[in-house]
Amino acid sequence: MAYEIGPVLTGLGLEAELIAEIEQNGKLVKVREDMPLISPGMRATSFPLVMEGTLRVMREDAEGNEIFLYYLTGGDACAMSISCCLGTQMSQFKAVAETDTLLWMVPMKLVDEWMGKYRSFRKFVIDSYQERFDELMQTVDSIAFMNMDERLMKYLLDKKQSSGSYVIHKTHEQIARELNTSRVVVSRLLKKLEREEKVELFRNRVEVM
DNA sequence: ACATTAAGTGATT
DNA sequence: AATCACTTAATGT
Repeated sequence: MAYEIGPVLTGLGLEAELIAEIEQNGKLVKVREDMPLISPGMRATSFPLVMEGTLRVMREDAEGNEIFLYYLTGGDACAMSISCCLGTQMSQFKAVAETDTLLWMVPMKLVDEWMGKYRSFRKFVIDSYQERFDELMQTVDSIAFMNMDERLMKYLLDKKQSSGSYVIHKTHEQIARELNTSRVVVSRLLKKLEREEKVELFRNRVEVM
């Protein structure tokens, strides 16, 4: 029957009354691994709260080139989606399920309402926005100031952190796409990281030491 | 056994 | 760091 959102939302500093409202007005959505949640040009109508699993958020151009921005995991909200709905903005992002994911979707209209009604919710949204913004700036820095080998390492560590596992199930080709570089470059740099004993390489799999 | 996909590498720009 | 060209290794049919 009803999915229990309590365990995930507890500890975020939201009052019980608000959690009850979220529980009452939202609905559970399952997104299968590799299925997109939103793409550039679409309009977000619901505010997504990640319950389980992780979402990969990236930027994508018209030719389908993409670049990884950050992950959203349990308890995270994509505050960026608010500007995309309450404003006139279309989505500037693409979000894809990195693993099978459970989301609690709340109508944007209520999000607007709750921001006025609950201090805790306003803080939650602003904090969440701040966190995404910080991660975004980190990514900007990595692209602007870091060499590809440092970016690769950052990518691997981000992935390790979000998944809670040092085993990364991706091909060099997939990693290259997310960093917007070529497979050959990724293979070479991974090989170098392996010689430095920072990773171990297998087919379809990279293990971070 | 053969085809396909993933990964490794030298050479060139 | 990107691209080409080629090799080797692993996996699917």
